[in-house]
Amino acid sequence: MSNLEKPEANQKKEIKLGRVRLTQKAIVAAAAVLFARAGFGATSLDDIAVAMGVTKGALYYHVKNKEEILRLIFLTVLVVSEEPLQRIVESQLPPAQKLGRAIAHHTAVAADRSPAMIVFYREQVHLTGPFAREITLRKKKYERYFEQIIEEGSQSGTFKSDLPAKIVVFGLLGMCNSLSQWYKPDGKFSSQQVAEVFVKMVENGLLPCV
Amino acid sequence: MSNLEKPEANQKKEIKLGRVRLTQKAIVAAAAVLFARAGFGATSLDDIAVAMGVTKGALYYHVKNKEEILRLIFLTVLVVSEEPLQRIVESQLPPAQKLGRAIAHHTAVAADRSPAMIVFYREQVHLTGPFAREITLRKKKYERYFEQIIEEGSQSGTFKSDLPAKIVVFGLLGMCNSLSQWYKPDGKFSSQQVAEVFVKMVENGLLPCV
DNA sequence: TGATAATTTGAACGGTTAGTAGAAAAGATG
DNA sequence: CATCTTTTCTACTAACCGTTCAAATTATCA
Repeated sequence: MSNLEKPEANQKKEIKLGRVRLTQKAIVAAAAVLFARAGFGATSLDDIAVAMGVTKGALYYHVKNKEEILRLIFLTVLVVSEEPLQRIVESQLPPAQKLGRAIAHHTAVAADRSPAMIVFYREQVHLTGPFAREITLRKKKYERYFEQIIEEGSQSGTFKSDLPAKIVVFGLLGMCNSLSQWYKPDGKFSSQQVAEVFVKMVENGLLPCV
Repeated sequence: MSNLEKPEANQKKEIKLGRVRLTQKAIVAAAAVLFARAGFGATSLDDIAVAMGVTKGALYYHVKNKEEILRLIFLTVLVVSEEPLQRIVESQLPPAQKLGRAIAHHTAVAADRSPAMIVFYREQVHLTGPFAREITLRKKKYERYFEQIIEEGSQSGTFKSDLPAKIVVFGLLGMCNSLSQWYKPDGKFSSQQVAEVFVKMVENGLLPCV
């Protein structure tokens, strides 16, 4: 009797991706979109298969299991994030410039890879085993890079030194990460423009210098 | 054969909550902790029941279904967030003070209610029907309050007027929200101290005024 | 105490899912 | 064409999950 009221109709939009060649990369990309939209737990392998115009079994030829797909999403994010940041930190630029570029870099990643990025910052709980620990470590290392920039600037007098680097960095990253939640590539602002706003906010603040 | 390797052992720590009286409120509180830890989809009603020292069926006497628990978590967050912010916006304080208090308020909520807050910012995809839309609306309204403060300050010359209010607000909220991810109440800083850092960052920036 | 109401249990159900196996199909090679 | 490799499909399973419900237990208070 109570089963007659349909459970809010299946929200899942059919987003067939026009039968791209089935590769690990394509699976990971498609899965990222679906995971971002509905969450890792609520997305079945069937959902992914249907979205790609194949069947579940086909996926298993290219991928070990569901969690591996998630692992690969995390890896793609790290691959595009880590190395450029490291180069910025190790460059000979003055600290203020380093910070500006680091923010621009991170903002760009958050904007351009938003499905993967949303998954990256929301679904880490579904990773298990050593890989989960590895991700935590690499995340920490990534934060450390930002801290280094802040500390270097504080010591050289470029930045104010009364603000704890750790908190500043958390604030900064939180600011940039929020992009993946609201940024639309076809909107009013490019990711560079957003980054510029953030940089200005962080460098000079909202109050005019008096 | 391959089933012999245990699947990474069940990570779920047993966190019996010492048999508190079973009420809707208690269920919501316990669920928030579990949802924050493992995600809505990966947390079963059994998990919640076991954590509270009762059986699954007992929960259904106090709660209509799993999604209602999630709805209640969202409501508790809104209840403690909305009204104080509205009071700040409608007060007669100068814009800079309004902003400071708004940041302090939001930071405090993110710090004090971190399980619920993590759920609030991560599990919205699992809400369906009219309630999902209501939450989206109320979230937007909450952001509008911040925007109003920024705009008021820009017009009166208190804040720089060359930064788009929307982006500034997203940045601000992203900054504060990140707290729920890393803040530990027993750590080095109180939530007020963190808020102070954020306020200084946002008001004057990291570069010394020259 | 005993009647009544409130609360909890435990089992069962219908449905879904990750993962497996094997046959079929398609494609390459020579 | 014949053989081998790669890719996909169908069908199945064992487990789990949200939900329901009648029965059992516990609390309330006349």
